[in-house]
Amino acid sequence: MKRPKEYNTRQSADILSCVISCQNEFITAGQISEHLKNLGKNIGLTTIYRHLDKLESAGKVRRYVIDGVSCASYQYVGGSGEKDHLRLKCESCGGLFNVECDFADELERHFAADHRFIVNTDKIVLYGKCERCSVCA
Amino acid sequence: MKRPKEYNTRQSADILSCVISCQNEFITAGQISEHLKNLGKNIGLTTIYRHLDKLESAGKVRRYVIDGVSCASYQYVGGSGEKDHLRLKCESCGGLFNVECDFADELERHFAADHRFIVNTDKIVLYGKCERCSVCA
DNA sequence: CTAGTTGCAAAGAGTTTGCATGGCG
DNA sequence: CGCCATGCAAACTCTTTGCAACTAG
Repeated sequence: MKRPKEYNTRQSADILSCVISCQNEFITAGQISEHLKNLGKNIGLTTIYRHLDKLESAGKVRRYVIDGVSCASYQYVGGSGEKDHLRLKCESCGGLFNVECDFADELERHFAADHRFIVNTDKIVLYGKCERCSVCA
Repeated sequence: MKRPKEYNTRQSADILSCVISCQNEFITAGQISEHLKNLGKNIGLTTIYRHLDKLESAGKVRRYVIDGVSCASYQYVGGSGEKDHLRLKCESCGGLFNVECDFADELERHFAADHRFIVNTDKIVLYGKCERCSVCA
């Protein structure tokens, strides 16, 4: 139950600032690698994956497996107390949108009351068609 | 736009009856392979994937990418007109439950009205904690 | 016969692990 | 210095593709 102390390294700082700068975006390990490469900072993919795991355990980052995206997407959500977002994924254009919405609370209540299931609203991803795509369809 | 005619083969029949027999269950390509192997019917994984693709295009099967399951899950949903189900995935026990619920309609209305997003209710998967796990927690 | 089907082998894509080296504290 | 961190290469898992042999109609 004891956790090993962690060192502050160039890599851990770079990775953290990268995910923070992409807040409200979804980013993959590979994209982080490229972002950093563009800044002249080459960090091994292995290291990125390992730090994302740690950040996820620490609750600073969330990991999503999204249909239609071949690899895992990560999102920085700050340390805590972040306002819940719902994620909407457009199946036509591939866009991924965050919406803040009180409906999440309603949804949570419904499933708790009627289905005895405690929904983790942090992880909700809904699929469908965004405004632009439904107009052009 | 023309579709090639399809042959009826032993494999296509076996795969279809396998997914039908697992109705209301989620099953992976590998599991189908094992099920069939237990029946003395060895079918190449490649073939299974190809038929699942066809069945999905035909609307007979749905494909889900579920967090915590390393590979795609499939579910038979019949030809058409199936009642929508919501899927609830328990993050504690790993259980995956189908619930029939009118809340899906409400959800669809809300996002259409307030967010101009047409939710595909067929694909909803909610994560959280099932009754048993929240009691024992 | 002809065109769709099968399944092995191999390629791919994303992620994880092993291990020797590097660097924080 | 001890121990964690790093990153390359290799292993792994799931899925797709290439291709020659096969078979339903």
